[in-house]
Amino acid sequence: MNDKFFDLPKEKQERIINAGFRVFSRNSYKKSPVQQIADEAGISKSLLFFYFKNKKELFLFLMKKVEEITTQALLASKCYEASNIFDMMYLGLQAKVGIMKDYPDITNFSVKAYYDDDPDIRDDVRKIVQPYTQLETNQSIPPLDPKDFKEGIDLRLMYRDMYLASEGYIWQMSQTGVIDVARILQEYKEMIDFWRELYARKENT
Amino acid sequence: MNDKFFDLPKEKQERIINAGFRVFSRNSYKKSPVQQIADEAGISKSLLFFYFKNKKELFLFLMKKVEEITTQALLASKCYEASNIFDMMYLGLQAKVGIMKDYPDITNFSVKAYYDDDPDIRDDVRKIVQPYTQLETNQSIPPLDPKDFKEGIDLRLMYRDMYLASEGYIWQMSQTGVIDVARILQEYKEMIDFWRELYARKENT
DNA sequence: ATGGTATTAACCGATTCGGTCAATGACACA
DNA sequence: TGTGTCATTGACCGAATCGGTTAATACCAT
Repeated sequence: MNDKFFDLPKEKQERIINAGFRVFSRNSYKKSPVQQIADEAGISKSLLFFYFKNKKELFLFLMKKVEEITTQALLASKCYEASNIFDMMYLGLQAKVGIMKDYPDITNFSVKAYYDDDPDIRDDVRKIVQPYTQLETNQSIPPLDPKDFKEGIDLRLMYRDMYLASEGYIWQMSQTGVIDVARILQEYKEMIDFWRELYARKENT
Repeated sequence: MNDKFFDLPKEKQERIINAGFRVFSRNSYKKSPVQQIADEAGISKSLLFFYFKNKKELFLFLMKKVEEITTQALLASKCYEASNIFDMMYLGLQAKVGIMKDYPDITNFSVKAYYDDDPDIRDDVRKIVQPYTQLETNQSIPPLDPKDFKEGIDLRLMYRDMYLASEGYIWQMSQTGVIDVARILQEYKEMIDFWRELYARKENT
């Protein structure tokens, strides 16, 4: 790709990136016209081909951009340093909501790209996604110390409950399109506090 | 449309319907080729145009089919007659899983169709979906009697928790594609029993 | 004016699309 | 075997769309 892309004003770069996320998230790779990306970015198709030598390069650039954005945001959120599972989940979702405010279609884009089996891109996508797959805040249960929680709670099911509800949250958000960060975070905080009250052991010395 | 479609063996009808769900769920209406639907259904494009006079008619037929399938399945599940919220949610999800076994792409299809704003179909889609939108097992909280649940539980948040987790469940399912009904229902039953233990008042006379 | 850079309109060959239609296959009955 | 009926298809069409190129233009500092 042409490095002059990075000399563009940040705002224009992001307009192009978001246009790419948006168009590629609505159709498969093959069925996503470069022309439409250019239109939504407010530039000409020729200019897009000036910065990216072809459609594939643009697509893979966006793919890598997803990885960069998410890893950086999760790191900055300090969710990995949280002292308990509730803060951890809140910070994690806070980071994701922040991302989706700046890049509303990034979630749908990455899901779509991941499952696209077009031979033109399939292998390259796998290669980019692979190291990133394991790291992600995942369905795998983090280490939980039973003495932090009320007695008799099945920690496996507790975590599954919270994990699935969070996924449901993000999914709803990615569908409706409207992302009111403040409202969403306040609602999610209610949810987290509800869980904390429900699950956490209080009489902690 | 040509009524002879309904004279076809049920299995062939369903093959065509599922092919339609699948193709239309992966791309927008405009970008979904009729040829591909015919291929996945194992028939010729000409035959598809024999049963449906054009692409739009086929699409709207599928749209109505979604409504028919879901309302009928939810009714048959008797989830509306359940005596408590836990049974109700279980029966509801059981019905949806059953649907997704027979029609793996129906969820993604209906979501995609709902948000497709192609002027060729937009208005007709709204017209079909409208009466169906209100009925659906929704985010709106069903009437819950506080004396059925443990004291101090915020019923609004309790329901939101369960609702979102269920949505998360369905979303995960619709993505992975593999639908192992038995395993999923057993896992969900675990989840429901966990909630019942957590939320329901036990010392019921 | 001049020179360099960012940006575009116009264009191209190839492909794909929705839709049509004449031809073929399958099967029943004579 | 001949014939009629009906389901099904291959081949085709004009129009539209696609990715990508290129020569020309707009912009701006000197």
